[in-house]
Amino acid sequence: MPVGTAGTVKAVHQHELVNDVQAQIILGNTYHLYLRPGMDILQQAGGLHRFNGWDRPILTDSGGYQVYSLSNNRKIKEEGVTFQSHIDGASHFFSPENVMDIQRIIGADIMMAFDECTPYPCAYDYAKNSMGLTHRWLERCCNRFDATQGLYEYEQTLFPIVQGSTFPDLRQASAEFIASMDRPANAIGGLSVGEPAEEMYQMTDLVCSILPADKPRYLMGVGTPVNILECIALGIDMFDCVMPTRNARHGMLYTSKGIVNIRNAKWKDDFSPVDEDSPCATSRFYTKAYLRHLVHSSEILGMQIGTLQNLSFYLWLVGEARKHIIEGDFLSWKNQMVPQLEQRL
RNA sequence: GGGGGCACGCCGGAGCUGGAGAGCCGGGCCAGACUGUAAAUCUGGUGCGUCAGCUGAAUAGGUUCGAAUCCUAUUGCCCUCA
Repeated sequence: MPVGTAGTVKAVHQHELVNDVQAQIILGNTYHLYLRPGMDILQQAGGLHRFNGWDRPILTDSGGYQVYSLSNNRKIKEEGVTFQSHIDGASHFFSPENVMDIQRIIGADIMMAFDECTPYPCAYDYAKNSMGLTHRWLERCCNRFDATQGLYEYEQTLFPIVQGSTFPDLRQASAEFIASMDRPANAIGGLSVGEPAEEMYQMTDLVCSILPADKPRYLMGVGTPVNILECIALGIDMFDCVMPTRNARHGMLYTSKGIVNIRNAKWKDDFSPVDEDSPCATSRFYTKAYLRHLVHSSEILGMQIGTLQNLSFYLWLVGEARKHIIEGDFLSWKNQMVPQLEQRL
């Protein structure tokens, strides 16, 4: 579906909706499960539980993204991937099997398959071979997962991951293979790695047309507020991304009126709230001028306030998306929101 | 009062046995980037200009083909002795 044009909102409508948008901090990294239509499906499947009194699920990634992001420090083989630590040079071996074991130990409600996230651009042959490897690793992940049990008093869920770079035939083949594994939910990886947004949307659209509509679809690594709304329209139920937190630390704030670079001189004497419409009391309390001062002073509090702003905004945004899905006017709402969200303030 | 040292651009530092520089390093400042997090990170810019150039190393002289650099005086600051 072309960006910003009307279309049908796909499978998300078919899901019943859960109450709370979920976010959980795991091992120092923040994972955000923004939109949860469909999470009830997970609960029905026995995949979502309370963990040690926490009322939010834990999601752990497998290290597949590090195969991509730490490409200078690793070697890929059929058996698995050897990483060299940037801290002490020690080597660490990740395999589909030990990654399942690790995620069992952590106790994540949602465990991710071990895959290779291909870079962009990517040669066709490389993407094809890599996809084959990811599929073989997936079978090994499933075998290990199915042969083991959770270490705690609840079940865990394994999400397989579609790859295939930006090649439609590979994406189709991968989506079909992933769907055939018949897991409670499915993930789409290998996108938002530098390709144009339009290409990301095309691949998402294609894959969503193949992954079953009655199971949550999780688009890994996406994205900007606009990306999220566009991909919800394509049928995505779950997202995670570093953008709200990393960009907050770097002074970029997302608000319902647009994007603010709080470092900019224009906010020096602006004593209006960081985001007067924010559901987050912190963002309504502190002023732009003060937040800018904190950031310029390298006060860690500036990063904290920015992070609260962005996370609360993202959660608000998907909460609104869910409301409008329920009310049946998601697309018109989305098309009205997108220009605002893109605006630089 | 004696002795010693220092002085440039928003700030600090270095360069100073003569071969300039609108230069170097760091900071600040002004912008930009960031998409399944190694990274509170990275990148660019930061005298004036009508884009030809112009001004410029505390101030004023001197030596020299040539001075940020050497000499003299002045001003200001720092250290030290009394």
